[in-house]
Amino acid sequence: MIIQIDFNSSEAIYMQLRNQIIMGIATSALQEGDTLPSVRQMAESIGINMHTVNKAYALLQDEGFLMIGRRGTVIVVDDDHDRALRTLKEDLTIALAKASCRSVTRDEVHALIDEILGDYN
Amino acid sequence: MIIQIDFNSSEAIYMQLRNQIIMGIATSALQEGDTLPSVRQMAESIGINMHTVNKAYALLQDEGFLMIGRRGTVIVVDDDHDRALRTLKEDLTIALAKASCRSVTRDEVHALIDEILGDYN
DNA sequence: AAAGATGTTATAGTATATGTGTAACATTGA
DNA sequence: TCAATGTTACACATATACTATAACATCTTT
Repeated sequence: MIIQIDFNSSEAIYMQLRNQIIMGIATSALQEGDTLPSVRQMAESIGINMHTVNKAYALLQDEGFLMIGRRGTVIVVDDDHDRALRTLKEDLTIALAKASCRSVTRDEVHALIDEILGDYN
Repeated sequence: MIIQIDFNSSEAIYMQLRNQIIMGIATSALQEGDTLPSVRQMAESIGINMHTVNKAYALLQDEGFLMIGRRGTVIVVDDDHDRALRTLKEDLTIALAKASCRSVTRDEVHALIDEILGDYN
């Protein structure tokens, strides 16, 4: 799993790391049961502080994407389907409002969804 | 246009204000040509500082939802369709990755899209 | 002409968020 | 025993968010 951090980005480092791990799971680069490097190893390999990695891991655990134990940090995706749908709806609300203001059609959104989802699995 | 700010939220006040104005446009509570209260009036009416309102207005202008002039702040939605689609794709990427990890199906996403879009226009 | 409202800019202060550095602890595995 | 693990605790620096006050030029209204 290759992590690439943009230190000039306004996006927080721990968020960039979180997002890339989520993308890794979505694209099957990371699979259920796979282990992530320890916080110290990951921090070393990408040149950031241990605590920053810890923050990303803790967030991913809260969000239900992995389990942190002393035997390692393992990808375990939570299967709470209702939670997934609720989270998705929250994430989509403003994004779709912006698009709707600008006359993006229902069909265009559906096409874009299919295009993006095609990159996953 | 009634604005409701949650001061206990972790979301920045200027972002809550921005989002509610976008939602107002999406639901036609605000229409093209409508004017928003001046930064001082808006700040007064919701009990926050002038600069916080100014930040939200400036952001909305950058994003192409209104025009700020000395005659007032007017709703003018930018019609750059490509920009709208590019922004939407960026907004959807991580949200859909999270959903995809959790086995949310293509059809479920489409249904959710239709449900949300139904509240707009 | 005078007064008031507008957006804008400047300065300053406080609080929170982010990232780093160092250290220590208990637990686990080699 | 030794090394690596997650975790916690400080401390420090910087950036962001919000507030407060003031001033400015421009415009509208009186």
